[in-house]
Amino acid sequence: MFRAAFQTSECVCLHCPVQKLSICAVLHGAELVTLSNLRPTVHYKQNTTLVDQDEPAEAVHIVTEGVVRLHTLLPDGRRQVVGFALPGDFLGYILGDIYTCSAVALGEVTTCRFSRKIFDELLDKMPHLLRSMYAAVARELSFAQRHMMLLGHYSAQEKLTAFLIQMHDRWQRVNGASTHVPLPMLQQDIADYLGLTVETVCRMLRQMARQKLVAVDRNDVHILDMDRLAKVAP
Amino acid sequence: MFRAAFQTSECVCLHCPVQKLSICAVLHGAELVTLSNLRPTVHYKQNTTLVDQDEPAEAVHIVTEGVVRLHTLLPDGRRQVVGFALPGDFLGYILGDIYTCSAVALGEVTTCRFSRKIFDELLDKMPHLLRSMYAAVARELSFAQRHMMLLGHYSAQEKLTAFLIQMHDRWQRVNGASTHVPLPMLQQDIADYLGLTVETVCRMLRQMARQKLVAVDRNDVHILDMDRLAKVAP
DNA sequence: TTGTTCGCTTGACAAGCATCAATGCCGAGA
DNA sequence: TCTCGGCATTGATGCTTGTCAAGCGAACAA
Repeated sequence: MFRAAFQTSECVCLHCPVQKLSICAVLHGAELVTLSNLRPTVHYKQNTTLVDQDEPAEAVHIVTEGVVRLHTLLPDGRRQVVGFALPGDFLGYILGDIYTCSAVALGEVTTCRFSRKIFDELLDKMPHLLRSMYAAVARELSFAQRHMMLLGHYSAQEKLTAFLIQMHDRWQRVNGASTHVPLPMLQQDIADYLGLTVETVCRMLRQMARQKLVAVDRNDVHILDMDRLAKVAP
Repeated sequence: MFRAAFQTSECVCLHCPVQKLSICAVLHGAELVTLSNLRPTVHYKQNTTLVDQDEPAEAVHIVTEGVVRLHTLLPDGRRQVVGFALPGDFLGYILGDIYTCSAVALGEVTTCRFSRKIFDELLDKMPHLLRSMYAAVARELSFAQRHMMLLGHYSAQEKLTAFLIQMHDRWQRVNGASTHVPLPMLQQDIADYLGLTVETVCRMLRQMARQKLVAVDRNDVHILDMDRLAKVAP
């Protein structure tokens, strides 16, 4: 009984809620135990920084709970949110010496944190993990290219619609199907993600609410009519 | 004499102008011979298609000569140019079953073409090549994230300036330092890359020419004052 | 409770860039 | 040589979205 409980706390990976969603999906039992023994679990409070742009890149993360905002800053203060990491997502693909963007917890966040050195050794020991990482970063690139289309050519309304559908689909992978879409970020974050201003984000959301496409809560959106919504997005 | 000539034509990689610039930089002699024996060299005429969006992904390319435009199309005809591949650049990072964008030759183009199957086998045989591929796609992702900042937050003038400096730096890697920046793409391509219209691209280029920042030729730009130019871009 | 703060909301106005339309220019082909 | 077609250029106009300003409302602490 005690022993079982001990083993349970030993191998966190076997109880990890996102193991099957993350790059760890390709790892088998023994490898997961190896990972667990590194005791990688770390907690972050709301608005704390996981990684800091322009600082030496020392670690990678796999988000297991909560949502993380990724953004880059210009010297003049303009900010581009390059993405939101949901449970199962990986942080630190870019293996340069310096982080190219900052990561901030949008609420309570838990991650598995590995030092770059340790993670590099894992990649050497587990070639299929490297393959899995390659596949993941390539998917990320594909996603980035679709986001370029959004930023370069969508109208404000199309941007908001595409964003909501995207978040809906991503949460579906994590939580299962639901019309309920958590949006733990600020409207300012959404604006900087979509290349808009807060005011425009707000106006578009209200417009969509007036048209009964969605219902807007404090930090969630309920999708009321996915069919009509999908017709707005290209 | 004949034998030497024969060997020369045998191993194209040893005379490849971009071997040191591409993912092949990590390969040693014997591996280059293996690659050469696959006889991968392919030529494309101007405006021919290397890969077609939404078609089965059957091959990857390394550009050895010329420039390739990468773009995605929406059903309604809007087009986002997601990048330009210069000599040394890799096409086909995204290992899904379907190409997510099209690639078109902007002039005469030569590439090394490998079927996905063959390339996969190469990756298995050469783990350091997989590492190199990972590093390359991660760099590409970082580049894409900086482009998001441009698309989302730069003014038209900043977009054009950043584009010219970017192309200048990229050509420098290939051809060495020069104020001469080849632009083999149409202004429409530049517009779709930067999220602008042709008219705005044209106006901004002429404005920069009036300010003696650059001299605009048919298909090239000469940078006249890099210092002042760099001050315009964030 | 009351005050304060932070984020959201709304309106008036302005600006940057898109749109539309016309013209110019250059190269390819008859 | 001439013509045609594709691309670049320029101007006039208008719309979408940004900017600025003010008010609202919930959360939180005193």
